[in-house]
Amino acid sequence: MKVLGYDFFCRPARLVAKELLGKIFVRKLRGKTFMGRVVETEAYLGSKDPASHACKGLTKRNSVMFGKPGVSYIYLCYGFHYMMNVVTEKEGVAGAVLLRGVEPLKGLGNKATNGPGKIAGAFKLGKKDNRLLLAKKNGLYFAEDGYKSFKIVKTGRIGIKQGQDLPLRYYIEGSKYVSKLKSNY
DNA sequence: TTACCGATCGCA
DNA sequence: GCGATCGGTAAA
Repeated sequence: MKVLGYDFFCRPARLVAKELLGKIFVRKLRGKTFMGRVVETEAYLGSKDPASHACKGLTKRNSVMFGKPGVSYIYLCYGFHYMMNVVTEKEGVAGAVLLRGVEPLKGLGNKATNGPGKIAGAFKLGKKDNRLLLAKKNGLYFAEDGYKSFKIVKTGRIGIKQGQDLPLRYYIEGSKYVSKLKSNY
């Protein structure tokens, strides 16, 4: 399996969000390996995107979104849930892709992974994992295994109050592991 | 230093 | 439908 690196993430967020579908998210921690197939993502942009943390310019929290692509951006939301993002775009341009749904492949038992908070929980991601370069040596990365027999659906984003109309959410049609939030699409 | 509130989830 | 509960951010 080929590990996705700098070149993959150094592109527009919407493109990375779309192409990350079907890829494998790998996390190694204390000898255990967690793996899941990405089935749902959302892109977050910079100043143009009212829902993005980066829309109001650079701050301490979102500075990683302006940094090097292929780095994790994990933060606590609502005081309970961590969200796993990957930084995209070249250095200096804000952009990230949020992982919203994953199909369990290995090491996840019966844990639900159909939602951003659940994914972080199942993969044991926390603030320690923020700003980590996604690479094999860090035990946190995405890999490509040639899986591509699926249909991609593009819709407005969900779970946010600003910029919902922007069609930046992508998911694999028919997957059981796409997140289900309120009146879904 | 304080007040506000959010890219959520699970239970009623 | 609602409450849980934390940390970043802006205002004072």
